[in-house]
Amino acid sequence: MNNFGYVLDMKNYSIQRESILKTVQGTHSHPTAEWVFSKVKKTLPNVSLGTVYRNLGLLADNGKIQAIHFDGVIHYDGTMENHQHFYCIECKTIIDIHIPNKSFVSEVEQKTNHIIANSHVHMNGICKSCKSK
Amino acid sequence: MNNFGYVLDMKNYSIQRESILKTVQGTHSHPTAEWVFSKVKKTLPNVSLGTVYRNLGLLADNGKIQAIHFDGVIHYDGTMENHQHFYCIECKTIIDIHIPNKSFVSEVEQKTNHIIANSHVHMNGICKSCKSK
DNA sequence: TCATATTTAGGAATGATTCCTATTTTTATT
DNA sequence: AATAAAAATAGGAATCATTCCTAAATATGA
Repeated sequence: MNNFGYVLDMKNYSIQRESILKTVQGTHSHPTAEWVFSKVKKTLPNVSLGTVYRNLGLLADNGKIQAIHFDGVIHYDGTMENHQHFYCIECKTIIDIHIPNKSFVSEVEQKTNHIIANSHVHMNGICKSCKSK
Repeated sequence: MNNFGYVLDMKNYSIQRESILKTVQGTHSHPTAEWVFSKVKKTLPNVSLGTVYRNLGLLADNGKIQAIHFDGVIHYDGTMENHQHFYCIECKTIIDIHIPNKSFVSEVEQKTNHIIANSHVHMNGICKSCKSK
């Protein structure tokens, strides 16, 4: 058993995968594959973009990181705890919102009879600091 | 003034634009540009895909329809009233949820001091009818 | 009808992501 | 430590949704 406890297709350890995981976990900036690629390249200059994409996908599939789609681009998030996102249309920043939306989700489950596996609130607007300018 | 009351770049009437708007407004299936294209082509065989994309974008910018990003693909929604979306991972259907999430939004606004212009809840799970199989 | 502004058709270009394959690395076994 | 099988990688080609470009067509207002 490797030190990640991988399942499914992630059977072997690789330094690339470890670096990609650590890079996503080490930021709150909701990076794209391209950004992760540029970071990982600093310690592993020969890493390929395809490897970054493949591993980000695998890590998300295996519940190690989250994939969030923003305007047609995949962003990754190392925080697995359920939380929401606010996008500032002014400074183009994605801000984490750690406020639960549980009552809404259970209201929907109750009224619709669908099973909700996961949910995500995506908010757009003007952030606190842009507002005060 | 044309019969749509367009603003911004939508200055002139065109039969293509009208057909595209009516097509989106005439379904609850959250269509993609490609789907709208195939529908519009039935009455306007020479319509081009670029025209469909351009008009869907303009109509969304002008508040006539909504653009929703699902897994990196833009879907359009003719219902402008605020509502949420549930995606069934079994039958791959997008289902409208007409339950307001207002209290959550105002809680976030109050606690964070951001201005929330709009918000959207994206839920994934298994729908009622798939559940009962 | 005329002059101007707007829109279109058609196709090329873009950009994020996925796919392909020969080579390299990891792992399990001896 | 040597070896064979399995898994992962590098590098680049392919894909696919979307945007951009331009000459021709259409709509508008006078």
